[in-house]
Amino acid sequence: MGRPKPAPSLQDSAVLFAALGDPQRLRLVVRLGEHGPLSIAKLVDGSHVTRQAIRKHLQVLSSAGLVTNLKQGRENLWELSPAGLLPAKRALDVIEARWNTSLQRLKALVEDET
Amino acid sequence: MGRPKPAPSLQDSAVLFAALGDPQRLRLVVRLGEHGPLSIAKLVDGSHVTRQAIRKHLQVLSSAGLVTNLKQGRENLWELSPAGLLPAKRALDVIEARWNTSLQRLKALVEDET
DNA sequence: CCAAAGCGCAACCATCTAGTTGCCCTTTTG
DNA sequence: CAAAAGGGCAACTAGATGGTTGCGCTTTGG
Repeated sequence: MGRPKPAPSLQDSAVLFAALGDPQRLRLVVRLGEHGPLSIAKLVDGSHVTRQAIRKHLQVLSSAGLVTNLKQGRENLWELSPAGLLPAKRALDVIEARWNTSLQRLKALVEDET
Repeated sequence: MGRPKPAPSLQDSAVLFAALGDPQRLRLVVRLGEHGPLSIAKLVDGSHVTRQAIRKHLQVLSSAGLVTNLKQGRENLWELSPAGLLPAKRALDVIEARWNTSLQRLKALVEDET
């Protein structure tokens, strides 16, 4: 247990955010979140793009660690990966933490000059 | 007070995430967070790209509502906008909420079959 | 068994985008 | 005042990206 923790670099976070930075993919994430594991076919109707387009988006989401797939016979079910958005949230927290620190420095400065 | 609230659609979130979805921009955000308001010139050294590249990235970040700029004489200072990452965090929360709901449904199902 | 459902792979296309260079304008400063 | 600092605007380029079509493979079901 307690493996060292890869300490997610900004690069990784960028990949994550980039994956979320497309309306189509965002829609896929939402749909998968709401209606559980879905096959590509199911995802296609309800979306006005091709099966291949959907597939590519799923690949991107998969590379970002946001979804996983499970082949079942002729179907390939996709679902949100359990760890999911946590890395993204953590990245935002890290950035925001430094942010707030600097804002406090600024505030302190201002109040100092009163 | 209490303006209706535009209810940020997925589209808006996509723009936000897309803005964060680039390593260079992410670095800019971090630097601005750590070292307060900075001019483009300051941002340029410390980054191995052109002034114009930096400028474009700042435009993107600005369009996403992540940074604001303040012209001061011949300098143009950029800083993280106070509201900042909040919309992004909220978007993640919204998505994750539905996610967890579906995970609970799943869990309930599994436990039901025990 | 064979047609249809469900996908994967590959090639291709148009557009977006990150980055560059060149030019010119304004503000500071020696 | 003239040089230098800081930066905006425009045009351009190479590569990434979202999307498509075509083909062939496996699994399912009547």
